[in-house]
Amino acid sequence: MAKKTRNRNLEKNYSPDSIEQKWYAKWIENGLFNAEINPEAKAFSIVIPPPNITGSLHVGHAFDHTFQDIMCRAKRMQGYEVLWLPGTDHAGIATQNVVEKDLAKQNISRYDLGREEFVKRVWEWRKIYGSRIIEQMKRLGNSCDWRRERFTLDEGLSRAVRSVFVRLYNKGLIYKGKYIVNWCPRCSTAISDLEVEYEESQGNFYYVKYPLVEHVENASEIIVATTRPETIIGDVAIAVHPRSQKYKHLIGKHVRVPLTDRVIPIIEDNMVDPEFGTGCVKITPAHDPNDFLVGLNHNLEQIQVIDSKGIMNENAGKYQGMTIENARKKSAEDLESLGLLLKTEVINHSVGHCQRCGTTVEPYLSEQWFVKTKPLADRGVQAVKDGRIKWIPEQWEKTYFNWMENIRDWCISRQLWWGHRIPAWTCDDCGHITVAEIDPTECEHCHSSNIHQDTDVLDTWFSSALWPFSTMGFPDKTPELEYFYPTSLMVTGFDIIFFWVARMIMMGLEFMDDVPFRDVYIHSLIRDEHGKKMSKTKGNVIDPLIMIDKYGADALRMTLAALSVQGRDILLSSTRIETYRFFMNKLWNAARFALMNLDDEVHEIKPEFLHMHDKWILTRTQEMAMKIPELINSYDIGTAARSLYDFVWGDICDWYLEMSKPALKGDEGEDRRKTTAGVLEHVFKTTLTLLHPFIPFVTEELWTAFGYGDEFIMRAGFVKENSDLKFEDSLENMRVFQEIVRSLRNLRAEAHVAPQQWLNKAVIRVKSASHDLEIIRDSINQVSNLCRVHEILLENPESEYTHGASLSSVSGDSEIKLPVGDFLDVAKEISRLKNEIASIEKNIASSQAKLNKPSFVERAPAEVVEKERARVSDGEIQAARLRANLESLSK
RNA sequence: GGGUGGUUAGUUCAGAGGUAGAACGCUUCCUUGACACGGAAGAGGUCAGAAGUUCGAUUCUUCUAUCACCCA
Repeated sequence: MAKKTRNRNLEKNYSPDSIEQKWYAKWIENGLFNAEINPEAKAFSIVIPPPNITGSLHVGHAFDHTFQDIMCRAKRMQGYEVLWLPGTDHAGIATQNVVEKDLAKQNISRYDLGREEFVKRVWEWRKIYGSRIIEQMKRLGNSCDWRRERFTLDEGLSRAVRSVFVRLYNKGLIYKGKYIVNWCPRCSTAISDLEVEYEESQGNFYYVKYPLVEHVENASEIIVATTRPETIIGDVAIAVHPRSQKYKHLIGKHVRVPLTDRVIPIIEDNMVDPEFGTGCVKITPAHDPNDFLVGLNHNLEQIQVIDSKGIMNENAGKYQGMTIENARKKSAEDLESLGLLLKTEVINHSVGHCQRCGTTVEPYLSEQWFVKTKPLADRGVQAVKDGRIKWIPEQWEKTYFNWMENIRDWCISRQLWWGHRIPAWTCDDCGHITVAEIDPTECEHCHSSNIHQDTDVLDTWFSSALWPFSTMGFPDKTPELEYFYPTSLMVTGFDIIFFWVARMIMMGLEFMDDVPFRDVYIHSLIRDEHGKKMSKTKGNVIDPLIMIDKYGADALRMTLAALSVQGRDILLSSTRIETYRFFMNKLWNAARFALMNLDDEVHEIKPEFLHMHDKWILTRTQEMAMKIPELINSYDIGTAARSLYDFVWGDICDWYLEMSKPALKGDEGEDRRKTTAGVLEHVFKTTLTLLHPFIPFVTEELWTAFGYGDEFIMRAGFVKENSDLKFEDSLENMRVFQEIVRSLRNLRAEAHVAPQQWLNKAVIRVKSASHDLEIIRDSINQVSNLCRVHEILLENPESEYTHGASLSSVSGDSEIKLPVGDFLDVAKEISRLKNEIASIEKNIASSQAKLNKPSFVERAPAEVVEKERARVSDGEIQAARLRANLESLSK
């Protein structure tokens, strides 16, 4: 007989703090999260979407990571060799901003330090603060292989970035050129289309008169509407739609640009929307992306009037030195005083802001590096169409296709110092650009040694895009890549689909010739309890670390898991987390109860000693053992978590534990005690393993308390299904039983009997032909136990009722009566019975109405028709009984 | 302008072609020998509106209203 050392002295309440820290340390110490190349096992791998080093763990990460951790732990328990690869990204702009802000406090700018020294300072900052988020992940319980932690700017990943850059360049997929890009004047760098956030805001629409130079009948000017009068001095043309009736006759004529002496042509271009504004537009190629294209098509001059800091430059004449806002105001005033401002209208238009700092983004003409994305995107689309990558939920496919099919070239250069410096050297003698993985010493074209490296760095997302394979040793062909690539799953929020997922797919296909991950799970975003986006300025942020301090990591994890549903916002509040903290305590106490009632022996479950409720809980446990891994494998974490919650609280605690008490106390003899102990142990052992991926800390602690501590619960794996422990009819039997207990308890409450008070007798009248009779007879002691009634009398409904004034109710085939003697409140009981009868009659009527329709009886499935018939007949019997009771009361 | 998702109890959300569920909140009762971080019993819903498919729609289809997000 197996023996276990049980801990029968658990604290009365569960307190997570010390337990969580203890177990996390032990897991690490024993290498539980270490992934090895293991040809014996199937691989399951996830690379973490790398959080940025300036961040601290917010609830969005917590959600994302909980999901991944559940998957990883569950897969380990199913025998997979699991790699969860962690790391961080260097967050070019954000990190540089943080360090610059720090320096600014000492009145130092990065230019004072120089590039080399500044970058050194950022590395120092990174050493001190950059792993903060890693430590926070550990508190959440993340089962990452920390030995493999990577950073986008570490040596290996930098090598990968260089290799990729060179290969793309040589293939003609990276090019350099002077284009309009999104420019953040505050960060003083270009940013990509994705890093611009548009927001509706109110602005002025200025209607400006451009005087015609040539003499035209009935016209001395052309009216142009613009939101940006400060760029007028950079105008090089007026464009009208070729088929515009209004302006056709003016094409080829010229106007004088207000505020200047310049004369510019009126041109035709299809880009112009004849319905918008006045039907013609001014063309400022250096300060508007659309105008830029028009300018290229018509070979127009590009006059820059705003500099990289958002200040009007030397081409801006009298406005030089002004900010954009001031120049806008001043030029509008000047137009007005010159009589060239026809009117001003207030309009709503969307204005782009820098994702990092919120500054209004300027279209800015400058020399930048771009990735030609179209060929890469085509393969990415194909991979999803082929089913090589699966999106969950599927709907996100559409979003992905839509973006990929309309993709624009990606501006990858940033005018920063913190990041991967672009591996391109320009020759001062011949002007040739040398792009190389290893720093060159001479121009590859003319062999001059007068070369200088490009000062720009690469977009951080350029390195993130390589993450699924750069972290495993690319560009080398490593055993890791061989075994773990493609990864199994990418888990992230929909806000990051384009930044990460799409670009990882493109790069993976290009450089590994295979997809970076098989499945992409897109989850919802977490919002506050009112559905508002969490933000520090609003003060509605739920800090996961504070939640962990307050409620424990398991409670937070279980909350996030249970709330996880596909394709919806998730509203989170701390009271919700509290609910799951209560669940931890419930589980703890249930286990505590079990332990107090178990001896050190592991008892065999002997079928001949099983009662109905034992069979029921064993069957339910088997159902869970089947269902939970299936749900996890199909990523339905929410249903899995909620099912476990209901199972533990509803089935185990509310029913089974209560029903097991008499046997455990020895009231039913030694065989019953032992078998019940065996059942209890089996139920807990199974349930703890099923719960473990969700709430690893408390389950490990309880696992040990039950005496299984010589093996970690995760290594033990899920308890295997056992069909010997399934008793199909126990589910229906239990349901009938529960109904009867509820009915009787309801009568107690109606009679205002205090819950703890024992009653002498109750009567259940059920005809001998009913199967219900058997169920009740077998479990009659349990009815007595759960309803606190000393004696339950079973009677034939035909027999005379001799127990005096009673409350009555019906449940299934049974009539339940609670004798109350003189305490009966007749009027109240009459009204209660009338209500119950009315509700039964209503149900009968609705079923009868269905049955009266021939089409229903003919076309509905036979079992459905049968069900309705049963409802009518059962209902009629029940109503009849209640009416009889009502009559006897009314006498 | 294009697209996507939502609209179910007071609140936040699950759910399913065959008489609607949970949590929190609410009402009544109870410190009962695992748990008051608890237990028992309750109240509370024309499942946004309209039309269609169907024997049957809250569930599927279409339209409308409305809210949210994404793209331009």
